[in-house]
Amino acid sequence: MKTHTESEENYIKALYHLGGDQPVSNGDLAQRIGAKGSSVTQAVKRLGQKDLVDVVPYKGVQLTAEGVRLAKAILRKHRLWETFLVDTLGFGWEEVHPLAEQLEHIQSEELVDRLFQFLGSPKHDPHGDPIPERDGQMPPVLGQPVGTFVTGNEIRIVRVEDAGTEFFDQLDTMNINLGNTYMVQATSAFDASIQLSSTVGSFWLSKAMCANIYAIRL
Amino acid sequence: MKTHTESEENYIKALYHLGGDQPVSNGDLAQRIGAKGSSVTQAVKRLGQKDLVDVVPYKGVQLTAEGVRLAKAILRKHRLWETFLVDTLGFGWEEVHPLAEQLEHIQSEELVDRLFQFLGSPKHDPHGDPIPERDGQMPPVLGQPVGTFVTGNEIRIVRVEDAGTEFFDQLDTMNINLGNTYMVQATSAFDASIQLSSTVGSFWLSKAMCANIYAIRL
DNA sequence: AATATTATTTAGCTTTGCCTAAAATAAAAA
DNA sequence: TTTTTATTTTAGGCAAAGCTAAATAATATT
Repeated sequence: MKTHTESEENYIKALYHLGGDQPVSNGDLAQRIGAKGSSVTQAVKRLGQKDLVDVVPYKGVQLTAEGVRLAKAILRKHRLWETFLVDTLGFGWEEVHPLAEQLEHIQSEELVDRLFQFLGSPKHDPHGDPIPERDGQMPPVLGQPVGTFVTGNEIRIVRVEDAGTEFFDQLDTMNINLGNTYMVQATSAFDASIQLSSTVGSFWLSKAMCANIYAIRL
Repeated sequence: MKTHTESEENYIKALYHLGGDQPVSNGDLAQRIGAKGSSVTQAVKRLGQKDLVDVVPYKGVQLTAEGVRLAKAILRKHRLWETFLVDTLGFGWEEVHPLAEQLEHIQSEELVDRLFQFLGSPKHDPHGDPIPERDGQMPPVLGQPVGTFVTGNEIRIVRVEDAGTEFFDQLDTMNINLGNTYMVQATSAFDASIQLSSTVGSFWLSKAMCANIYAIRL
């Protein structure tokens, strides 16, 4: 069980986010990490020496099997900590991301296992994102964008994209939460917004909101 | 609220452990940190520039008021996390120290406050050590070494020193836990060991064990 | 196909934080 | 008080991670 620096883990995570096990360009990686291209070139060289990635100069970087394994382990920790912060400590879902970014680097298999058990072996985090299993298996990615449903569909919100503070604030003020159910009342041919109704009342959701909220049909 | 590196925080912690707000020698600090003297010289120079310590070359290093404040904040986090690991996740008290050393560096006032509340505002950690308050106040340090009691005293174990794995193993095999009460049956003039008895039976505690176990008289 | 633009890499510099070996200082012993 | 010993500091190196500026490769445009 080799140990890695926080920076290394951040690169692995970014690589997984951007391409899974597919190649990723230097530029995209640089943007995601928030560093200059030259720094990225060096960083991936180091990762290459540890066999976490395959590098083809001027072409792209790609996670190895071991790299993907590590990425999933980090993602598992991230999402378990988010679950802990929201479910156990009562944080709002909009505030937990930066905290989980710190906690995901804590090294201890045992801690992860115990946390997982304490939380009741969750399959999805508070945003509805799947939590990788211990062995790397991924639970299903839930739902489809609300924009894809049509008038008359009854739907339940099961997942939201991590699209930044303003998005979460909007969800809060509109009182939209995971588990809520709605009826699709109408869809606008003009601006692709959608009208939803519940027992409480009805409201319109903009195209941008629809794209970041996922639901299943009941 | 300035942010510090993990290394810096470790020096602050070591300084506080070794001397509180009193001067500490380069050598002692080096030993505690596990680095060479030359590395320590540099490190404290950096800390001095941040006004966390006062350095007198060839003489010693001393925490400033701000340094002490930071040390206590870290100690608070360390002991709250230990409490969480033992009370909430069910770890044994012998295994939590290295984990808490990682967790104590997580930066978030809010997280500490919520953790504190979730744990029921504890005053002492699982080893019986006082958890600094938010404002830096210290709850009382509990008990005195078992070796200081005399025949006939009824005592309750309230604290144990963090004296390494073997010590904790010994506590486990002897079934000694915080909260246990005993009667001092006899004290040996030969090897300074002590005989304790409970409802279950009686046993002898070596001088070394006595020195690391603290109790109060009932 | 030649040139211009964009992306990537190299080269060289900075800081943190550790190291070893040598020089300087303080403390202890003679 | 001088000498010896122990401690501390300087000097110079190394690796991780970032940066800027210059060089090179890949793509796009004329």
